[in-house]
Amino acid sequence: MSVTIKDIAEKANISYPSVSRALSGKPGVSEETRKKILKIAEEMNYQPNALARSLVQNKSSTIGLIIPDILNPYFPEIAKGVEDEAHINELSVFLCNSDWDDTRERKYIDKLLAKRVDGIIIFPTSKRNISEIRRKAGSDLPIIILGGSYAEEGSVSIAIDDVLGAEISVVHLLDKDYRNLAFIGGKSGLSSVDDRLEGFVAGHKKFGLEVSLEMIVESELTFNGGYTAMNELLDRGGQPGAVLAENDVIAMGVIQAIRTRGLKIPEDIAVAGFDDIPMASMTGIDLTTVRQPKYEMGKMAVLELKALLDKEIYSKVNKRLVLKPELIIRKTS
Amino acid sequence: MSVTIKDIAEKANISYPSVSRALSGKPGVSEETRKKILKIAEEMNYQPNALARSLVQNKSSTIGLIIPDILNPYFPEIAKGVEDEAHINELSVFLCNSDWDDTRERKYIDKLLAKRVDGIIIFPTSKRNISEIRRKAGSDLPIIILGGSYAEEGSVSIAIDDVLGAEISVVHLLDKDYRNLAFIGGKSGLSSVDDRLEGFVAGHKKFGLEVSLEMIVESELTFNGGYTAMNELLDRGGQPGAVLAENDVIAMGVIQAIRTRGLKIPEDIAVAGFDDIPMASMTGIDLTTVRQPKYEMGKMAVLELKALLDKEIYSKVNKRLVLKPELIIRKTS
DNA sequence: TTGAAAGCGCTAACAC
DNA sequence: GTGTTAGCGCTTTCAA
Repeated sequence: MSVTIKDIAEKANISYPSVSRALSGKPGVSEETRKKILKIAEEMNYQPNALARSLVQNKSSTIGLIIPDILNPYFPEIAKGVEDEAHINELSVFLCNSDWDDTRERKYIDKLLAKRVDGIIIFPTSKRNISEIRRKAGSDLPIIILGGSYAEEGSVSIAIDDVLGAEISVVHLLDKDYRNLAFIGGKSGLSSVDDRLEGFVAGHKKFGLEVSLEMIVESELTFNGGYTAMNELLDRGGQPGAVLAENDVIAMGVIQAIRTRGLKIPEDIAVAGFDDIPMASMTGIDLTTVRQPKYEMGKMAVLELKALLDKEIYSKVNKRLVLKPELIIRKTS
Repeated sequence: MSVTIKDIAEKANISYPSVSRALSGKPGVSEETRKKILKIAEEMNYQPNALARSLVQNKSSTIGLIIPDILNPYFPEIAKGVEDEAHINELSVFLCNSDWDDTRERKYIDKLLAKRVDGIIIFPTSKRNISEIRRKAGSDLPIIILGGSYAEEGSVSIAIDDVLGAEISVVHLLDKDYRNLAFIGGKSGLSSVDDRLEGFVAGHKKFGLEVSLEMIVESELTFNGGYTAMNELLDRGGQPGAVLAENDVIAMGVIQAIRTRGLKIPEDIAVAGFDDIPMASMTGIDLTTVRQPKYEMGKMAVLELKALLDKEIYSKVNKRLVLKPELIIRKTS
């Protein structure tokens, strides 16, 4: 059993509320007794019990981070931003990996709510679960939504302009005279997929071009997803002039599929991605992509969360932070 | 304020301990009342308070995961293993990113202890902090140490045989007639660095070769670290025949440095890494490397933790799980 | 400055 | 099967 403030109080011949005051730096104890108590606590190897403290204070100094795929380098970057900023603000973070699974995501939400987190930062798997959280959480929990245009009453959302991002990418490709572009992305229903597809179409429109439906391919949002989708596309005989992938990891799979067939990038097929994950800039890859300020987004998320917590406005807010995407042109286009 | 079991009890005209029994599936309530209570709980949008429960049960169903660098793809893979297995076992995980910083690591340990985690899984920044945790944690906290040969009383360690891994890699390079090998790794004091260096020397010995000290270069354990270290080595004029990098991320930096100078891999310089992160197998990279079962290691860590928890042996244990490394030969050697 | 008392939301032991 | 009581470790009134 671990040491409690009562144990310390006994040893110091003082009441335990005084020990509490001394340890948490509150006024109401003389400097003398405070020092004495601090010393005894140290000697006894006292570890405060944050659970008990949270229970009475009704705040846990803990936040939940729900991301869909920690293996996609995009998310660790966000996670690091979250973690760094949380650490600065003395918050602990629960890591939840939803695996793009709706049900699992909901389970995590329940868990986090039970653990009485002070707020939730979520990169949602679908639009549906968002209102679900808001409902379950009641009105007193800050929710920060990452990476998508989710306008939900009672939350702050942070994302780049996905439509614009895809559009400038497509315009760049068409400018360079690539034609017959393909879009390889995830299932409809995910905000980023829908928005980027919208930008894909918008970019074409600027050139007076139509998008053909066969050139829009659904895939898992992973390396293998991109690899498989690209192979299917090529098997079908429809060789595109360029491919816009919904994210960089998919783009990597696309590149792998193209190269495995002995085709050259960008001579035979150009490729562009989304996110600008670290490996995109590697020699040997050199992927053209739309950069997102991932680390900063993670930091912002915690900062916004803190702001809500301080102001205690929680659910009355409905703020959308839209960041500017930046096209990074490299050798694959 | 949120709904409590007392609120439910009131509404159901029953005592609140009965509500507790009903909700946690314990015997002592009739099926009838249980159903009734479950229904009311649902209606009132009841969220159990895990903090209160943890306080009385003296267990939090929460574990801490301390890793040094979530941006290195090696660690997300481990984290995913941990997270998946934790999720299966109804455990939540606190993510802590130590950034290879001793002090920060110690802060996290204190935080986790305060939050009364049921156990800690740590990839330590140095050998020193290990005994520190054991001391602070007292005798009743399971500690699982990842990625290094840390024999510490009262813990389970899980790692591949780093010495052997480096040795088979060096033997492979020497077999292929590469000579004048360089080792680029982190600071001494980190178990994996020391052990891999030992294997580096051992491999040479098998060929009756000596290692020259100028060929052992210290670097940050990152892409930039590898990039900088390799450039320094080349600037010095000492062009190695091959480079063994302490990990794949460093190897990527090394590759970048070599290619930026217009040198060819493996014709001019061969490169081998450690870990087998996903991008190592990308066309355009094709890195020869020593594979670690990262995901499995993460899962094992939780499983071992659970086992300690169930047996309540905690600190009396001293178990070392040494896994077999596997050399994956690709085009960089 | 200090102590006494209450209570955060829950579980567990015991009595009925 | 159900209610009563106590208590987990802490903070926070309120008196002294």
